[in-house]
Amino acid sequence: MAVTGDETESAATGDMSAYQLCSPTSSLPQGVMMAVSPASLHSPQQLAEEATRKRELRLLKNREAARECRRKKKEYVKCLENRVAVLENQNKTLIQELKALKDLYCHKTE
DNA sequence: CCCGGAGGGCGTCATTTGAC
DNA sequence: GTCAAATGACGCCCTCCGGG
Repeated sequence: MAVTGDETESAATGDMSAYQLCSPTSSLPQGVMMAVSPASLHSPQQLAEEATRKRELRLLKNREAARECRRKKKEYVKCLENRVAVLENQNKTLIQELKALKDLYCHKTE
C-alpha cells in the first residue's frame, strides 16, 4: 500500500524515541472516587469491598492505558512507513541526478 | 455454503520505566 | 524503595477471504 510520503513527520530516526510524538491529554473518566473514611475500613466485608473497588479501578485504568498504548504504536508505525516512502523517493531522485551528472561528464570528456 | 487460516482489536496479567 | 503509567505477552473473539 503506497504511503503518500508528502509529510516528513518529526524525527523518526527509526528508534523508539519517536514513539512518543504528540502526547494527547488523556482524560480519565472519573466514575470512581477514593473517598473512604478510615473508620469504615474495619469489617472484613468492607475490606473486601475496598479491595474489589481498587482492583476494578486498576483494571479500568490499565484497559485505557492499553488502548492508548496501541493507538500510539499504530501512529508510530504509520510514521515509520511514511519515512520509508520519503526516503525511497529521495533515493530515486538522487540516483537520477547521479545518472544525469555521469552522462554530462561523459559527453564533456569526448 | 461452510471451513479454516490470517489479521486486527480487546482485556488482563506481568514486567519495565520514570517520577517522587 | 514505592507507586502509577506504559508496554510486552498471551489468549480470546470477530471479521474477511479463498478453497473445497
